[in-house]
Parts: sequence; C-alpha cells; structure tokens
Amino acid sequence: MKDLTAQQSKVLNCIEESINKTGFPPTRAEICQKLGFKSPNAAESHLRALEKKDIISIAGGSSRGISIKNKKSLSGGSVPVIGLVAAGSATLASENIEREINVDPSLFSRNVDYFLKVKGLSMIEDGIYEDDLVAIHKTNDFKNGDLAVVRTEDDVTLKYIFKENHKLLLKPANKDFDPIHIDLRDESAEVEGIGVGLIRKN
Amino acid sequence: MKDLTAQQSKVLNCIEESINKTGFPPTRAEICQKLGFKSPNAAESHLRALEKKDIISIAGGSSRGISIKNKKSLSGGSVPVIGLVAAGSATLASENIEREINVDPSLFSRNVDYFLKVKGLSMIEDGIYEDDLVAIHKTNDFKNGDLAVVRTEDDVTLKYIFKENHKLLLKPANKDFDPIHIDLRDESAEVEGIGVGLIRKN
DNA sequence: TTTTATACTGTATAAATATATAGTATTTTT
DNA sequence: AAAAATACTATATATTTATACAGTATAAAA
Repeated sequence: MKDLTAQQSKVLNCIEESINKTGFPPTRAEICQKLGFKSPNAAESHLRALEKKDIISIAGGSSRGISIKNKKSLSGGSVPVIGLVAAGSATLASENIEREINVDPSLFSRNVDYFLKVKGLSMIEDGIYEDDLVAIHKTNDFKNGDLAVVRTEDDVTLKYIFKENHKLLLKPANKDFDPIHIDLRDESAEVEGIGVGLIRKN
Repeated sequence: MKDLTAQQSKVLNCIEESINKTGFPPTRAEICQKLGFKSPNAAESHLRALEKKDIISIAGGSSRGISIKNKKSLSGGSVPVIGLVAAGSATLASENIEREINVDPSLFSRNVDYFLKVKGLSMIEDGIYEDDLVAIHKTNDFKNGDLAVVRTEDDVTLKYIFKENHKLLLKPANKDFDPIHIDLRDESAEVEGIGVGLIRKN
C-alpha cells in the first residue's frame, strides 16, 4: 500500500471522524471547513488522490458518496438473531428478532444478514444442534447441497437443498427425519438464504 | 419502544442496508426506488415517523443526513484465534495466533479469552468438527464433563475432562479414538481453559 | 366521533453538492 | 531537465437532494 501524504491523512481522518460522529461521510465543503481550505477543489483533489491510492471509493453522482475501503472494524456489525418464524411473516420482521449480536464481518465467507436459531434435531448428524445460531447470507441463489433456509407454504425450514427441474428436495441430516419433496408446480417454495456459518453457546 | 409498523421497519432496514453496502445512508429517492414508492414524500414521512420514535436522527439541511440511534459502539473485544500449539510453547504466544476476530462479549456465557481452532476429528460425535473455532474461557477450574483445553507433557488437546483423585480422564467424542488416562503422580497435566462456545465457518 | 397516525401520489423549488475548468506554486519522480 | 504529483485559490454550473405544500384514503386512538 502506498503511503499517504500528511494532507491526505488529514483528509482521511476527517472522513473517519465524520462517519463516527454523524454517521455519514462529509461533503467537499465540510472537509474544506474542517481543514481550512477555501476551495472545494482542494478537498476534491485530495479525495481523488485517496481514491487513486485505493484507500477510499467515491460513488459518482451521489452526495457524500465516500466510503473507506478495507473497513476493518465496521461498527455496523450488529446482526439480528431470528428465533421461530411464524408462517407468513417476514423473517426479518422486528417481532421475529430475538436479539442482536455483534460479529466481525470478516468472520464468515459471505456477508451475514441474520442468525437463525435452530429448532429441532433435523440437522444433528452434521453437527447442527438445537439452539445453535446458523449464520444466514440472504440470497436466492444456491447450489445443490447448500444448507438453505427455505420458506414453504406453511413453514420456514433449514435443510440441505437439491433442485432438479420442478422438483425440490429438502434433505435433513438425521435418519429419523424424512426428506421433504416439493413439486414446484403444486406448491410454492422460496430460498431465503444459505447457511455460511454457525455459532454455538454452551 | 419497538412499535414500528411494517413499513417503518422496511424503511429502517433499507437504511441499514444502504449503510452496510455503500457506507453511507440513502437519499429519499433511493428509499423510494428500493421500496417501490413513487413519491419522495413517502420516504420523507416514514423518516419523520422513525425520527419521532427516536429510532433515527435526521440532520436538517444535509444530504443523506440519516443516522441510526442507540448504535451500541460496544467495542467488540478482539479475540485471538489459536491454531496448532507446539508442545512447550505458551498457548497465547504470538506465534500461535492465527488471526484476531471481533466478538460480542455477551455472546457466550463466560468471557472468551481465545478461540482454539480444532484439529482432528476426536470430538466429531458431539458436533465439533475440524477447523471449528472453540471459544475458550481461561480457567483451571472445571467440573467433570466440561470440555477442556488440557496441556499434557507433550501436547495440547481438547477433550471432555473427568478427574478422580489423582486420575485424569480425557474423553473424546469419537468411538474411533481412545480416551486418554493420565496419572497425575507420573505425568503433569494442566487445564488451560474450558470451552464455552463454538464458531464454524462453512 | 373527532382526532391523530399511517401510507401513500404528485408537483415544485430552494438549497446542497459534485464536479468541471482555469490558474499558481512547490515538491517529487523520472 | 521535464514530467508528474502535490497542494492549493477561485469561479461556475448541472445535478442531487431535502423539504415544503396540496391531496387522497384507511386505520387506530382519544
């Protein structure tokens, strides 16, 4: 990584301060005011220099469109824990949120949108126990064999998913449980997300 | 405090998403686009409602001036991840630290001093797999049956511990592995900590 | 029952903001 | 020695954006 000049560091610091203090990045004018510049272009060119050095990224055409790259300790690491989801309700509806926990975003391979608290023993043979928190990345894109949160017509379930044409197979990891077969021509089913990790509390 | 309407929750979610994804809050127009509103005032009035309920604050006269309140800036303590521990070396010696991760201190029942990266399959029958990170609370106090990190004369191992007088039993959760019997009159062994949780990355 | 809150569409506009262009001067790199 | 990067002032402007105002309609609270 290239070194920053003294002025560039000041500008970067100013951006960080703004985000920490107000919750959003500064405008060019605000940077100028804080650092004593008299022209908005002073801030602009410093921003472009920081962008060139890959320290920040600038969203073109949008106000305050500055974001700091390789955000290591993003304060917004609060992730909701979802307990039992009533049929028909949105998974992330506030009434389903049990609590919020802070996790390092870099912990799991993909962005974690919520934790699903496991009910029942259907995945126990693969080391997923009752009350384990499965980290869910929200997506409807999946590969066969993925651990998926699937919303069926009257349930939300966590199983291994396999799809072949119009047939959906939801496979548990417990020989006492039967796989669920869904014919998408008869029933609707939707993949809400896939499991990318797990947290267990003893 | 948490009597948000469904729409208000959607808007709040939209704000959080924007901050997480782009690094800065959305504009009214962007909220409308994401949630399908056709008038900027739809977003505006929802924002005002959220402000009235003290969920967010809106900086007047500045673009994207939305910030989410009660942002618990709880410094998620940085906790080291310990990989293979060479016999004789201190567990928390820097050469054993693979990385550091941020966790919510309230996540586990007891304070987590480090994560031990599991090697081998000796605990697989109880859902502890290779490369799982077991949260370790440093203590030499334990109960029979606790999952313990035990330092023997030539190894550091993670097993269920049972002590009876001068006899120590380290019991794996895998029938292919034999329990370790240690006679404390002949060999030394020390409990470094006990497992209070687990993190798995898929 | 009246009021208040929710949930929007639609239009308009002042103010905020990004961003280009034209300069000047110094320092660093090639 | 020339080129490129740094570090600004100064001015201008198209666009973004917040925000007010005017409505419509429904649901919840007083």
